[in-house]
Amino acid sequence: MPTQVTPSAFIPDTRTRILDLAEALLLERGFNAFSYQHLAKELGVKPAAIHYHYPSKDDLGTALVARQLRRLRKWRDLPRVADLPPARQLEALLAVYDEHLGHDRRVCLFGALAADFRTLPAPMQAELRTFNRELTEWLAQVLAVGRATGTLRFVGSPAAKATQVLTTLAGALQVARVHDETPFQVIMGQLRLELLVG
Amino acid sequence: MPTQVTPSAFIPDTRTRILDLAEALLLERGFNAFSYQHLAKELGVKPAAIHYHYPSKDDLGTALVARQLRRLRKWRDLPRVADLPPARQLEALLAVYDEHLGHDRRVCLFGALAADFRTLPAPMQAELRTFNRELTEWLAQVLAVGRATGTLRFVGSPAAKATQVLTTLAGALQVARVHDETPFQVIMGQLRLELLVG
DNA sequence: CGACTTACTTACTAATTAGTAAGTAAAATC
DNA sequence: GATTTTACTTACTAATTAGTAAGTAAGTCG
Repeated sequence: MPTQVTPSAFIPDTRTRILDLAEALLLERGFNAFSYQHLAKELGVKPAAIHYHYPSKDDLGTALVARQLRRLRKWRDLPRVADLPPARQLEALLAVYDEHLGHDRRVCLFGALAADFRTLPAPMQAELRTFNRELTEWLAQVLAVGRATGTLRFVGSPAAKATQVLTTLAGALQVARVHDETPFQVIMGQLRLELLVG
Repeated sequence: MPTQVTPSAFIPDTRTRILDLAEALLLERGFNAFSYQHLAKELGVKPAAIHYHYPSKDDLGTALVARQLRRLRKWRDLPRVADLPPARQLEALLAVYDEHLGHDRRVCLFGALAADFRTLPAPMQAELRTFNRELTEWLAQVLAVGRATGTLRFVGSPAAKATQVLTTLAGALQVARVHDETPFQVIMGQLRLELLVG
């Protein structure tokens, strides 16, 4: 078993560096906007090294979405998130999208892949569906509790509102990409205005 | 000047057929998911014929967005749209997105291009920005009049609400692509529930 | 009729793509 | 210390890409 000693200046292994770079390029430029050659050049390795870790681009893409799904589950179950009151949980979610914006206006994973969805390998499609479903279920629960406890307000079912809000958030990052940060901030303000009580 | 006689079985000229096919492929599979070879094969011409009409893919893409902008302006100014009361104008807008859904779940132009925006040629970016800006301005006006006349309701500014609603609609078509028509219908229901009075 | 224009095709190039097969140096394991 | 495994590199292929240049047949026009 190889021992992962964490050095003070932590440099992840190549496998992770590939995934990190691919993710950055995916969220900044789109899935078809990078090749194994791009990744290799930027990482200072040969393209075949990428194929060694991720035999095909399908494998790489699937690993990318799978990791994001793991992150979602981890984040959602974090005490500092799970133990928050609903309104704060919603704020925590909005903060994640704010981070994306701050990170060179990256879109979210969903927004990056939705348009090209039909060209994606089946396992990647499946992972993305699961990701979106679990996130929506989580938000629906947050909204339900928030309305029951009087800290959040909305009409309609929590599930419907959750679907709508997440769709809006994904779209908001796309609009920021096309214009500037203004419409994103406008949409965030509108969501807060509508959802938060008082 | 060549006379365009409209035959009973109207077949557009090659120039238009290229644009139509490119648009269909763009909205169904994404901008990078088709090549001049694909277009040529499906149209029964050689790739160079496409280059004759649209020298580069950038030209083709720009023509695509430019046409959509012309369509928006035409639609918006149509008597059967411009003369409607605000609530009906909103319904007319929603009907357009419904049509997209019915058309093999095509995303809207904005949703198709937003993720890859940074990889698009500058003229295409500019046209898309104008497209989105004009559509948002139109909807903001509709919402403003609708609220003033008591047929539409929302909190916040008409401009902010228009940005939010259009972003949600673009996103709704993407979600339909990833899952099925259900979340789209859910979101549409939610929007109607929130915006329409009575 | 003759010149010109339109709408192509044929034939090509140079670059890039994903992916493979074989070799290798170092590290881990027995 | 020998063997195996890990993490690559070198060298390659076959396919696809956007794009170009030159030729051509049919129609338009003065």
